[in-house]
Amino acid sequence: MDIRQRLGRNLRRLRTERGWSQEEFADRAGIHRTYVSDIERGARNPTITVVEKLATPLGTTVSALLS
Amino acid sequence: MDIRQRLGRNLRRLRTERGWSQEEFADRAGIHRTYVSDIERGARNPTITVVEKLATPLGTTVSALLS
DNA sequence: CTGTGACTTTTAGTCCGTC
DNA sequence: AGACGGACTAAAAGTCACA
Repeated sequence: MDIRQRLGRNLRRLRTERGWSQEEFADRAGIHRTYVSDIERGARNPTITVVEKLATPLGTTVSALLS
Repeated sequence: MDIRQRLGRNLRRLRTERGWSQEEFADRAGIHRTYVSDIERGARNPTITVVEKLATPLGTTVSALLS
């Protein structure tokens, strides 16, 4: 499966597990809410620094998000 | 340590372990020679699809490169 | 063989909305 | 609550000449 889709699925799963909306999570991660939506749908190709920003508020690792 | 520097160090280590020059590796990865140089020095912030291109010829994973 | 500055094209990433 | 579009700015992708 495409790495962007793997990231999207992992992100959505971990975010919803925490009961956060996309907007609430975006604020915690310091990125824009529409960008979170795009990433979860596998429609974007983020940089490694963005993936790190996603991992931090989730308390997970970059590797876990991309696996 | 910065994720870009971790990627750079891991990439350089794995590449040299295989006895490849930057140029030879770049050809295998389908990436430009100077771009590989930049990544190894932590001077770039690549996207996840680029990291995937790096991992493939090394026979390793994106996670390993970013860890 | 590798580093680096300069460069153009492409896309990452933001912000405004509407459905 | 989230999908999605348009327009925009910042930065990545990708290449080259030369040290």
